[in-house]
Amino acid sequence: MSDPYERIYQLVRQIPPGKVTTYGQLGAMCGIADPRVVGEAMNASHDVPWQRVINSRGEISIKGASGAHQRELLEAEGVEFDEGGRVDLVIYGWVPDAQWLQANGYAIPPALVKEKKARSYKGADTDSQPSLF
DNA sequence: CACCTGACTCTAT
DNA sequence: AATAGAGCCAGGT
Repeated sequence: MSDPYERIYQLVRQIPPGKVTTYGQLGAMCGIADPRVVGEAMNASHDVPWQRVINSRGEISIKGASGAHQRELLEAEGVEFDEGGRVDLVIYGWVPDAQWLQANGYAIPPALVKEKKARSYKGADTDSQPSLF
């Protein structure tokens, strides 16, 4: 699998319904430094659950109608948005299986949890976040 | 080949 | 909380 995009797609397919991850984390696991590239990969694909990829603040990054569509798809999977249109990554953030990642040649994200407190969720207890490792 | 654009993210105001 | 700037890199023009 030399095509970098294909590596991203393979990873995105691992995200279960009702869960989300971020461009940055996806890139980190694939060894792609620029999250923008991941965004572009999503933009180019039509056969992966692209709706489960959002930005590090838990918001949908797509502007326009497609963004609204993405939210609908996620809500249909049970993902909830707050008043600010944000998803609580602590609750809905996908925690990839470390063994699977390693077995498939992906890097282990140094801090999955960093996205967690990334941007405040009122009431979120940052001391009891699930750790990836 | 040069330049622009962006489904990004951090840090610093 | 909102805004700005830098870093980032593949694609399109």
